[in-house]
Amino acid sequence: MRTHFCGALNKDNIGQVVEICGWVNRRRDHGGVIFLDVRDKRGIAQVVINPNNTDFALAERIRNEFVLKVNGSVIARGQGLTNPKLPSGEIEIIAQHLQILNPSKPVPFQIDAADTSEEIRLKYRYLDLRNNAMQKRLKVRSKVTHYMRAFMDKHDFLDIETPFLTKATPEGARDYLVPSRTHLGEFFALPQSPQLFKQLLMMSGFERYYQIVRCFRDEDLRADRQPEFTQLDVEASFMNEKEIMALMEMMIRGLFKSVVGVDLGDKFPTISYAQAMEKYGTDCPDMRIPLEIISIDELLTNIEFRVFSEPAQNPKSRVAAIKVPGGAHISRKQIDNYTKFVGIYGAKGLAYIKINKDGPASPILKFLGAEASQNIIDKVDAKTGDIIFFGADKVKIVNESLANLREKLAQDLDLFNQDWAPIWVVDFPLFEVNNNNTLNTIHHPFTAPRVGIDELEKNPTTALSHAYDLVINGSEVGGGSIRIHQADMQQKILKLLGIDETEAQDKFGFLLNALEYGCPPHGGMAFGLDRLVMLITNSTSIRDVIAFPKTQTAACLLTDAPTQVPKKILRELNLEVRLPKKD
RNA sequence: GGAGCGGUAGCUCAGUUGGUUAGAGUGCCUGCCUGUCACGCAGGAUGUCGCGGGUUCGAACCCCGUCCGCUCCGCCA
Repeated sequence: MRTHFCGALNKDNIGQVVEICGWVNRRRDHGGVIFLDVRDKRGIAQVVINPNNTDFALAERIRNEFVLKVNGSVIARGQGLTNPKLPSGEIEIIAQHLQILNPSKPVPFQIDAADTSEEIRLKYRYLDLRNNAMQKRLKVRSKVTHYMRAFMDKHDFLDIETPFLTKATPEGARDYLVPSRTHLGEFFALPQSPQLFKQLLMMSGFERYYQIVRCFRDEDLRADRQPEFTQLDVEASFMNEKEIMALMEMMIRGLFKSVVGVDLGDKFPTISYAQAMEKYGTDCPDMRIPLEIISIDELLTNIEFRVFSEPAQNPKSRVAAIKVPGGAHISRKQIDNYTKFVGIYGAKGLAYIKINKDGPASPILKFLGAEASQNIIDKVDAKTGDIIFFGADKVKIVNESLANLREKLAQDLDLFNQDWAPIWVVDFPLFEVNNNNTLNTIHHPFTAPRVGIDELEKNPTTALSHAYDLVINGSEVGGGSIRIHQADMQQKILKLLGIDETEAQDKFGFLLNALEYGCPPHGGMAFGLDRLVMLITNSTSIRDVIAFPKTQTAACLLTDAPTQVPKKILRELNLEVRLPKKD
């Protein structure tokens, strides 16, 4: 149907007779001569229709987004007529023959407009996807998945599909449910991840498995969270933590090099979970930011100022500081904004000390006293022109507010000192303690502890796990662990989680049974494909790297899903819809 | 469940202290135009001011409720 792509035409094609197909990006009708910018997946070329053309009358009817086939010869543009903004700007096509393959109604928004609201873009997603930025991002996504498949295949991993219609899991995120017609009153769940299936594949002896697979979690959405998202899911037998991490690191490094030409360096640094929480207040620190959180509890246990001394004395609380070099110029108004900002995370205030030329200045100086103030300034090594921010509260509140403040300060003051900063986070605790004193796994219930059963029994809360996360620029792009491969250990973990033997058999019986038939040591990792592509394409929203995403209320503006279904279909499933009463 | 921001022409937005006929740019339509590339010039058409109530002589504007979009908290093993 065509001989060339619009966007691929250049000086080399001068003199050739070509046939192109595409959409009218813009028309410029001069009455005598008509210019059409014709767009295909490769780009744009200018088509010229002269008044003596037999199809001139046809050309006058052409509007934006009409689909055309154009026959013509490629000529060099005259002097002063070139367009440096277009890769094809040195040439144009003198049309000989025009064909309208399909007209178009006036489109609701200009395809190349950058300011169309997201609501309109999502409603007409098929038009929005014609936009060059969206085309580019989805091309990157395709390149990423292609690289992953090639890498995994090269390293002897088998692509094996796992079920979408599967068993509801008691823990973790809310499941999406699918009613069963053949088992009335019973439901499938869509997988939150293929975790147990990939472990079973290890027990089946495949040794190396991967899958680029959709996962489903019925939780509230965020700028980087969709209810259905894609993972590169990986599992291997007879590989230890170090070996898996090294292989996955090789893949990520090669992927960045191959897809965007970025060199991530030879060896990613590693930080322990405890260190990450101490220095950055989060388990996914953005290492591009040269700011650290510094604990100052021990300087403040004996002062009068109870806002600081009480949390300093309480082991469940923390007093910590962030020093911002050169930050003393931050205005009172801006500090008020930051105070409001940390309030989101539960902080009751945001104390600060500015180091001015004439000495420290702060509303809390008189409460701290000269000695404590100086101790703090010495400890964080503050110089004239710096500002120190403080957090003093429960550990969780201090960590979350200062971690987020650190990132906000970096954005506002442009403190990033490198483009890419990958880091492995390791030595995660196995459990976290809930408010009601029950235990929750930090990774998932199948993660192997670093201790034996007896030690685990004695001190479950201090046990570390064989889990590891890969964080790039503060974004958790992947995580994994060595799994439990002994039935008794698996049973012990479930028990510690408050799942008794009956329930364990009911929910995980198939896994517990399988573990008893010669399960190899195994482990793996999963990467969030969407977040990885977000990073690589520098996108601020996960919706920008998904062709047909959901809105914040988990709806599709294009198809209008979800919708009610006919009563007849519900009857077949023996389901009845009861909406909450409204008063 | 909660906090914040937004919803006015096809699109992007303005709209003063509540005041009589709701605007701009762009797109669309018509006419003119042979070198533009966000073409230009002239003219024209286009409104459920998200929706429902209330206050008022009078509401795009104030109040209450509700829906939708975005960001965040909770939630996301």
